[in-house]
Amino acid sequence: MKETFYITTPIYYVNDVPHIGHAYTTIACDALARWHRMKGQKVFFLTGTDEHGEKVNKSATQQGIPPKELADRVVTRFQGLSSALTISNDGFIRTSEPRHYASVQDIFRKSHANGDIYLGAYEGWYCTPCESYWTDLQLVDGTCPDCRRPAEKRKEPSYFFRLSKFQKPLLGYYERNPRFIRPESRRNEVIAFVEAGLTDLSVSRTSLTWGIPVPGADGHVIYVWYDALTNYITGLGYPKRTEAFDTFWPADVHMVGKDILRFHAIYWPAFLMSAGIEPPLGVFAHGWWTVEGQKMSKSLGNVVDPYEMVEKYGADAFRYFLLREVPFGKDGDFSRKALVDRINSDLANNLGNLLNRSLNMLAKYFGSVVPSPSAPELSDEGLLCAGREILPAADAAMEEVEFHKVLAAVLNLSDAANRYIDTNAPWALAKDPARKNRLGTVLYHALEAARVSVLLMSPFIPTAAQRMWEALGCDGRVEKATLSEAGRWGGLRVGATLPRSVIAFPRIED
RNA sequence: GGCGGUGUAGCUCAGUUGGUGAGAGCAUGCGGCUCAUAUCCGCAGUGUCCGGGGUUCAAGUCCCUGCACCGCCA
Repeated sequence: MKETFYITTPIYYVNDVPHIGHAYTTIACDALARWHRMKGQKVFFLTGTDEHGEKVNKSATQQGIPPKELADRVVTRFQGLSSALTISNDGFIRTSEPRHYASVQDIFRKSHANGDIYLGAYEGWYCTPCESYWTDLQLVDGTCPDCRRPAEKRKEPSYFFRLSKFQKPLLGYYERNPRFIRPESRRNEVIAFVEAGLTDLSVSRTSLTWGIPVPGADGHVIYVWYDALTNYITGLGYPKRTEAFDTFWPADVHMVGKDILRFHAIYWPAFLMSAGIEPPLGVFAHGWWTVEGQKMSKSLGNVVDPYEMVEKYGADAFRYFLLREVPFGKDGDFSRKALVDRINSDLANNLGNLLNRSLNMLAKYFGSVVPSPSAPELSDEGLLCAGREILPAADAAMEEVEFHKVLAAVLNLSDAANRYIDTNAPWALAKDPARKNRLGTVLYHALEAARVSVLLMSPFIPTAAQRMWEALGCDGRVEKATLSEAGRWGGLRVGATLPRSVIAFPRIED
């Protein structure tokens, strides 16, 4: 097993308002980061914000403040996501930070020195009021797609990155690293795109003011992707040769929405190759959410606010739903009904109730003290077998970033435990004093199934998992547990006194 | 227009290299238990496995074709 794991979210544009898409990417990264920590790996999990560009500049101008001041003000709505969604990021990068300027300018100089950056001219359709360029395709009847005013053809000097030169190196990299782009279908799309040929990329503008200056070229400011993508190495201390950089680079996974896969899978490795830095090991593109069957949009007013979801349903339930409902990588639909159904059937009725009914019986029949199990009987075998097989299965699914499979597997175990209880009917055993040992064994295994389930679920539902972990008499933070050790059957402490009832997930009534 | 993908129970989907009656979860109906958050367990389903043709002793699973939807590119 690799000893380290570096995972990133994209940096979010500060001018945007956080929505379910931001939450989704971040939560997925968090679950992965937590899982890998529990495997005993050293993990670095980075998120942050993209703060440059004309939109921010314009908003700031309208409010009569410098762009940096505006950024300082609005960055909090993204930083606040971490605590609201119980995100365990190790770093938060803002592209307006001095360390990032140093990083971008350094990588730019290296590429320039290697002959991969040259001065040319950028030509496009310019909308003066919006201060932005559009391509032929973006124009709507010759007008700006934003404000619908006529755009004019305009030309300005610009530095270009020699992307065309990297067609072969990139294809070679994809070939040698079949898991670089996932899921597989996306990989094929990117390869097809690169095979069709690459054109050089404009990486600076003179019409930009709010951004990182091109070193040694007055008036030129670094444009969008060259600035934004570089955050992934800045976050580790680049251009300094920090311990963090040496330890964690190249990144294991850049998690992205499918809309920005191309930039991460093509531009970014090319920039790095040019500067003599290793490309990342993986880029994973996930799908998008519709809301109640419709595309999410401001005009429809159906934008899902993560803060509101957390307030209504709690971070755990929201996290669980997003990662359980849809195979990761595919699009999904977010609806209140689906969310409530998931919470009630999986979390409340299945896992939550398993714990609660077991605790109740433990209180009733053993004064809440965990009994020592006797040798397993035939009717224990199924559950014990499921318990032994779940960790390797879950870990394999996690390696493939198949959250829904991991969660389905855990719910399966919990489900098996509920059946196990019914089959062995502790309430019947309790009527016969001679069967006290057997009764204790059954309750022990039922609780143990809950413990293992909670352990494996903890990267997804950290807060509730901790509550349940403690209710099961386990010491310390569940997130500090090691999967391989704590995941072994029999970890439930004999003699521990447990609470008589714990409602970890209240049912949501309509 | 080019390339790729998908189409299986009401819904969301799983179906390994073609071979005993076609599955899971949720929703529905009926029955049971009582430890439990009116929770849990059992049973029952219905399915032209998108249409058509073909290969084969045998196809949801392979080949051809048509239709529908989706993705990437142009």
